[in-house]
Amino acid sequence: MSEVPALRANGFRDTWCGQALGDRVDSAARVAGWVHRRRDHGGLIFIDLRDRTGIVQLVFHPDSSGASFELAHRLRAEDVLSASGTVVRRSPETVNPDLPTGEVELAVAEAELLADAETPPFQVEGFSGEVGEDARLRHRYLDLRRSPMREALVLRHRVTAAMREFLDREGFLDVETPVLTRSTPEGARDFLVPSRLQQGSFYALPQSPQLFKQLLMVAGFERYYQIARCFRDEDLRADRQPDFTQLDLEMSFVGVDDVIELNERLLAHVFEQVGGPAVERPIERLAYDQAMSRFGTDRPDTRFGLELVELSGALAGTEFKVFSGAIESGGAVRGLNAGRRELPRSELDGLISRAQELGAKGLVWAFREGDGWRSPTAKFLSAEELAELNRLLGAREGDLLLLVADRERVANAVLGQLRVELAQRFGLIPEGAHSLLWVVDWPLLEWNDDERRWDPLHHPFTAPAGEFDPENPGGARALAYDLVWNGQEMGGGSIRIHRADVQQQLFAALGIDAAEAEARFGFLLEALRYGAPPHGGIAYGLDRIVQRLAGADSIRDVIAFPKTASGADALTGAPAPVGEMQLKDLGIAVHRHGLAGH
RNA sequence: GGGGGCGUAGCUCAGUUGGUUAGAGCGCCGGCCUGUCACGCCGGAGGUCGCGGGUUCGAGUCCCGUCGCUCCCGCCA
Repeated sequence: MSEVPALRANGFRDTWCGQALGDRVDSAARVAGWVHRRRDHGGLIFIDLRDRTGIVQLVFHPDSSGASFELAHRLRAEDVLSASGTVVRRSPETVNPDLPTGEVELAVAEAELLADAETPPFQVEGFSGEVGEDARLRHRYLDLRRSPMREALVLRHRVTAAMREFLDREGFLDVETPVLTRSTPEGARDFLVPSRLQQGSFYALPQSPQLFKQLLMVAGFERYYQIARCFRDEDLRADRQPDFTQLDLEMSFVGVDDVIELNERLLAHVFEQVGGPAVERPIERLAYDQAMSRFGTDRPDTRFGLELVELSGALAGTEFKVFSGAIESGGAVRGLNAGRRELPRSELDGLISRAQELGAKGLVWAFREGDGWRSPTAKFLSAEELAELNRLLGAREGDLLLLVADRERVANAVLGQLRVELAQRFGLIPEGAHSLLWVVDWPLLEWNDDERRWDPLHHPFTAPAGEFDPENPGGARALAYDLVWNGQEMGGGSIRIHRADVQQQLFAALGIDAAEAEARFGFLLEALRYGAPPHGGIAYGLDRIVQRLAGADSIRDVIAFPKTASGADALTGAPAPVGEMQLKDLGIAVHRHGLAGH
């Protein structure tokens, strides 16, 4: 924790426990907090008292502490105490160098028990290993007393404070947008809220404030931001919660470079304020196509090599049906060189399983041996093919080579993911390294084979680069950009469509006909007809940014009250059944086997 | 929806091939202790082995089901 906030003295305390107090030696002080630890020597009792700022040692003497000596004997962990006495400099041999306040202690004259505490279900400042997450979440208010959680939430505050400070200085206005709204279709499932006044109709909780911030641009606010709670009813992950927080911002009269330039300064400021990694400006930009071909993903981690290699050309005439089949059906053979590794057969089999789990039909592994391969696949390939593959992959003796033959998209996705997992496993990521980059030049649309239609890669309000050609939707590029930090997407944004006719063209390309567009987005199309400025912006996953800055494994560790993997709040028990009366008010009928509308 | 891991004392975990009375550390309770700071020493309490069923002479251990937590795939920026 950095600074100790100013404190106005009252009957409970006149200073913080974490204050060094060197300037108050021999004078009176009063502190309040929780009993962190008690060391009862019979004739002398030490209490470590903890508040938000830190710990100070209280000393109770039988002679000078009066009745409070008896009280100190009865104190237990997490009791709440106010104590007054004299600040005393410790003798040199009793100084505790591990404690910021370790040169002094409070010789207690009087103490008052403000609240006693039951024995906590886990040690608040334990030292015997990590506590299970169940227990922590069920008693989150105790978990939050522990320093890692407290520090994480302090960091989170400092991040948002730095964001607000920067954006305020740059002329951004913090405007709130509704939580009860109509769904903005970004692909995810909506959380729905039944309307009592219009029974049978539902609000949706926002997946993002996307449309409202565009309307604010039409309204002439020019620069908007909001630290906005967003909701998506999808399965959880270590980096995904059903409700989460975005830093959302939007600007008018800007192009891609303007938005990126401002955001680079924003990031540099925030990271600098909280002691994050230095941001070198300009931040590297990587084209989407490059990201996919070199790293197999749209969020590459460039802290290490193991780049993917295109091998189809070398295998054009191969006899090996796994390879030739993939190439002939329009797919590709791609590979990576994992370096010189000794892996037992069982682990190679594990790689194959993982590749299959990720969607590949299989995985070819090989070790370069002489001019050829040691591999079950070697016998299917000619000496020329093996030599060429070795050359393309830069294989040296003993190097482990991994190849996937599939549709290009699958081959990329599988090898891209294996690349990351292998780097972690082999320790290829340099300590302290970080990779921050923009992925730019995105395709505007991608073909959805299941639904036989074009889907937006970002969302349907993203502006195309140049004129949109409805005859060639797949060729359109988007004025979009994602910020990727160490292989994780931290934020994404775009320049938006600000012309109603272009927006209508896009809806049409997405298979949304005029009537449906009018029904769902009529308010947006209408707004765009009343003088919409060119505009664009970005949204960051605040939880992810703080997680990364905190070095936490999960965004749950930087959220005060997160949900468990089943979407439950272990503390309050949400979601929970509600009474019949409540449902009746909403016009939701209760049937024996559950709920139904009417 | 699917796959993996885990579930034993308040917490973290051990528990052999299925075998007698289920253990450890921390915490908790009691006693002693005037310089500790992970205080120390002595003693003690504490268990529906997640839950339900099955196999067996016998189940913490094996089988089936189920619930919870977690990681991953699908899904989701």
